[in-house]
Amino acid sequence: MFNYLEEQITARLIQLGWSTEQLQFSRPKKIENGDWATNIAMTLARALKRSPLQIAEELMTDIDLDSAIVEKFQIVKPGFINFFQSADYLTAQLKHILHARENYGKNDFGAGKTAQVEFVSANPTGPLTVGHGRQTVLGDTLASILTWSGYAVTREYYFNNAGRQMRLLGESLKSRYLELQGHSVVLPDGGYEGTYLIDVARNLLAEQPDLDQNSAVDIFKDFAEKSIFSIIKTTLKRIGVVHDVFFNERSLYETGKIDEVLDILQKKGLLYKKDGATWFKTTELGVDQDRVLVKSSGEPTYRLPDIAYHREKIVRGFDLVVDVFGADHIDAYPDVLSALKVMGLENEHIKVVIHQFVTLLRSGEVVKMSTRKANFVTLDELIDEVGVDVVRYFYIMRSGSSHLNFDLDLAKRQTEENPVFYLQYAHARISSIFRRARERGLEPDDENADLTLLDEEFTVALINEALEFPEVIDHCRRALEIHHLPGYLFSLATALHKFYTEYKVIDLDNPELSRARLALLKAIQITLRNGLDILGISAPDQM
RNA sequence: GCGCCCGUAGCUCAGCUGGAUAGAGCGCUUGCCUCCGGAGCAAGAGGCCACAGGUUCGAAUCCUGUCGGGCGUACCA
Repeated sequence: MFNYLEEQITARLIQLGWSTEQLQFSRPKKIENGDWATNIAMTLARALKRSPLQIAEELMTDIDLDSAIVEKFQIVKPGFINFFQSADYLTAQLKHILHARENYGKNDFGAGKTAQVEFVSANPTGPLTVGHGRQTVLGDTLASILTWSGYAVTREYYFNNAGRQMRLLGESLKSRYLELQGHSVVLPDGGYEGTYLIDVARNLLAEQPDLDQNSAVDIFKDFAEKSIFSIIKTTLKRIGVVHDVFFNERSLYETGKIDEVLDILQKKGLLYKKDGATWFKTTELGVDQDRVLVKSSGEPTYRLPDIAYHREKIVRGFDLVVDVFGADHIDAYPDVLSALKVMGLENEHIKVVIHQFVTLLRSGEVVKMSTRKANFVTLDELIDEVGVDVVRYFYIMRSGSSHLNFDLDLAKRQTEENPVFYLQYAHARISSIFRRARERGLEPDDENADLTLLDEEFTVALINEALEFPEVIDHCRRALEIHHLPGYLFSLATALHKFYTEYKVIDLDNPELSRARLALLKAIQITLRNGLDILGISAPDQM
């Protein structure tokens, strides 16, 4: 309907010689204001120097709208033009849902295009924490939205298994290992204190009992990396996340990509040496201070491989690149993007999604988390407590740009009244009605149901709610924000529950109406299930 | 100091590119199960949308400033 109105009104505007630039439609909040509305008469008022009402009148005279789609329109006080959809349109759309089934809500915006979503990207120094969880679910769901928008999506995990932190990890493991052998040792300064390393050390001791004080740190480092990565991957799998590519930073060195970046920047005259380090003249790119790319020790800072990695993303030819970062990366990505730009690379298709941190509350108090200090709560522990469905929903129900208060006690205690169960209950309730209908000999028959019978108030409201699903998907894709989807599903469930309390679906005295309502419920269930599917939350038939 | 995010009901938060009487959940008060699952529905109380200016037909939304809170501002990642 939206597309149709846009076409028709645009044509009429052109006919009158008026600008189409500001044409937009919205769904009015109040049902008495119709199904779609435009404010074009008001936005044109200034340029045309006429009153909005006059403009609306002239615009809408002699316009010929298809009565199969638009039942009527109204011109209202300040200058809105409100459109009311026809009953035929409603039933046609309902049929569309029933036919589209598991594809309902998909669109072809990204058809033939590729997208890459980089998320999690935690280095293998410890198990994923509650903090990582937000990014994990955010990135995965975003990737699903892109898939539903037609893109061929690559989920990617970028990691670094070299450098100071990893060496520290190796040393920490070595201490734990020697400790198990009965030596009294102290953890290295700033080392990893987490008890998970004791388990890792135990495994290493079982596999290689002959290591000692003189064994190379690398042996421990490699074992730690392997073990911890296995822990991380198990957690990811558990929460329903599968990455297509694990990109090792080291490969950028091995293939000479790091040096290539340095060469290019050198030729552009953007590098200089100071105090034995190589500096990047970011001040010339509008940043307040220059940044170090290669430390005086010869080791690069994280910025250099980041630039090289993003250069690779461009070279690999993705049409859309989405980086999901925590707020602590806020300062790094402008440097990366501007570096790409000075290297002559197009970076408009790289979108950075920054999410704010998760504040973990335990007994009403803020828990400060640090992987090194080991006073963190792991994602696994959280899943143990409340389950995958609740965890996933909790992480994406809020906008990524606002801080998320994760109240552990509440999450554990409140499972009974959690919004997740509200959604799942709506789905299960429909399944239950289907079971009941079959018991009574009413076999759902979408094809032959007379959908024109569905004209009561709350029924129409429910159908309209379901019709918004594709718009919500589109909105999520445009904004790269997914919290609209759980919010939408919640109101869809509300409309369903309201419908349920208002009307009886199974009525053996009125099989025609029953069949129509069963078809409607089928469409609602399809919509709910598709939405939950995107969120990675199960849609149970009974609870 | 500078950069980014946030400030909306008692609490946690929605409010899409400016639109019509600012919404939801939780909590509180009160109704609704002889009937398809009450993990539900309905009603009520509760708001100077942090503050002050500006832009315009119209601002919670855009701009400027102020005040609060968070995260950065490393030769850590």
